[in-house]
Amino acid sequence: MDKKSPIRITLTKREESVTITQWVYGTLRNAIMTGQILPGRALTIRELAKILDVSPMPVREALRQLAAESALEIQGNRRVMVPKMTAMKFNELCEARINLESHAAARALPYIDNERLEQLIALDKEIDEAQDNGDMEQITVRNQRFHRALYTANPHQVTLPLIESLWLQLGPFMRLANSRLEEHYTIDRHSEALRAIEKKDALALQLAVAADIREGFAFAGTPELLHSFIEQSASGAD
Amino acid sequence: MDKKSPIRITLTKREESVTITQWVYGTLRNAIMTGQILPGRALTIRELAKILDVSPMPVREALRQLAAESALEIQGNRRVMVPKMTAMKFNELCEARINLESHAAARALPYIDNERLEQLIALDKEIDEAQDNGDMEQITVRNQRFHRALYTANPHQVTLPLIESLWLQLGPFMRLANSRLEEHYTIDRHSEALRAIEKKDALALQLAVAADIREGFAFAGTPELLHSFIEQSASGAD
DNA sequence: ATTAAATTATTGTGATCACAAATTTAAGAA
DNA sequence: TTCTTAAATTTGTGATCACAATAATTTAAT
Repeated sequence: MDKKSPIRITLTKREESVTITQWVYGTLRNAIMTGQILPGRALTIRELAKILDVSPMPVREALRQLAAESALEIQGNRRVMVPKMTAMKFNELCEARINLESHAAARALPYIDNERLEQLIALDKEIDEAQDNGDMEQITVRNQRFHRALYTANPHQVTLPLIESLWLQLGPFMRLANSRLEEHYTIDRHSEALRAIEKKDALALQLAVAADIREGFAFAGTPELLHSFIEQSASGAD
Repeated sequence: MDKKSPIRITLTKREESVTITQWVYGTLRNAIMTGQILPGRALTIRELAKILDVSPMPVREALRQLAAESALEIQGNRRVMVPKMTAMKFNELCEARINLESHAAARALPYIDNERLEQLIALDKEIDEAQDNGDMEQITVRNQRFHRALYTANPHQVTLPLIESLWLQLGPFMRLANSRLEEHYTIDRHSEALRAIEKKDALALQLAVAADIREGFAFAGTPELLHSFIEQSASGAD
């Protein structure tokens, strides 16, 4: 019957001084990141405009921006959708994350002063709290905040936009990953990273970051589990 | 007097089936890549629209897309410009390229079949020809074509958009780099890469790619030379 | 009942307009 | 001249409209 599954997007109040386009961009980005839009689901400008209660124009701009970040895919038909995931692509995205983020971490290390270190410690603490609460979305958000704070210590940093693009592409599936996170998080890689920072040990830091990322997706180690997850999130749309 | 330096952009005929927005995007992208737009120069939608002889709408969309790729920078004033370069940022971009591209090369290696290898050999030959001609822009284009062909051998490849973003950011300065290229290109790193591919030696391939990139910017090794280049291209605009 | 063709509806693209914010220019005062 | 202020211009944002292309639906024919 309803070929088009309904889309439910969390709406937040738009602050003044934020343009409508920016607000739409942030809203859609968050919706994608938290898996509110099914991969493969065709998105139309007018439909989203109605859902978000704005004119088509800001939606148009936001969609183009998200497509440029590989968060959305523009098909030949000019139709826009959340890209579908495959096991192989998932793997490539993870490996790209590991490569880029351990690079960014090592490049940031020389710039981490005491203030930044304390900030990182505080953020790590917040993650632990979220871990206790069991709020998956909160865990993801704070995890990203920790990584961002680490990489941006480097004032000449150029990789964060690239890293964020990878996060966006993995976003819809991170939620699934985190739902299995507790079982696998035996070792706290963040405190391992913090110790490496204190020692100014670049290699140890890289290893900690790499392990942190890899273990976040440890569940995906078994191909059949990964596959079932992807299938699950791909169903309902073509 | 003329605070706004005139912008001269190479215009190519728009093919049918290519939307105006796409054409504008490609035109501006090429202009940035070849350093036709000075870093720091403020760009306005209407001005570009007049230069390109299109309505403001496609320009608007193209600018937003380029900004999302870090090819352009949107300032707080909502003004758009080609980002300014610093020696440190230049260095970060190079290191990011080396890291990402050697990663992409290693990940592509298992997928390179004979057909692809022959394609790479042919592309390398074309580079040599361009090298003899001394046409800097042609060298850059064919160089990129070679690298792209290498990385896209991997059908699940996800890093090319990130790499292209780095190319775009370095674009305005690659031209300058290549102008000193002949003096430094003593070793042909491409044939070194090709040999590594034949041997299926991932590490050797990574080293060849890394050396290729690094030597392309070898001139930048001396900070004062790099600085003078950046200053040169930064002058004339604020 | 199935497929093919014709019709209708919907969509992205691009143009144009209105308006508030920002910038530039002009004018005035020290 | 040099700084401050006011007017005029330009700019990005967002809304609305027209239109060709695409998709969905209905109709007709086998």
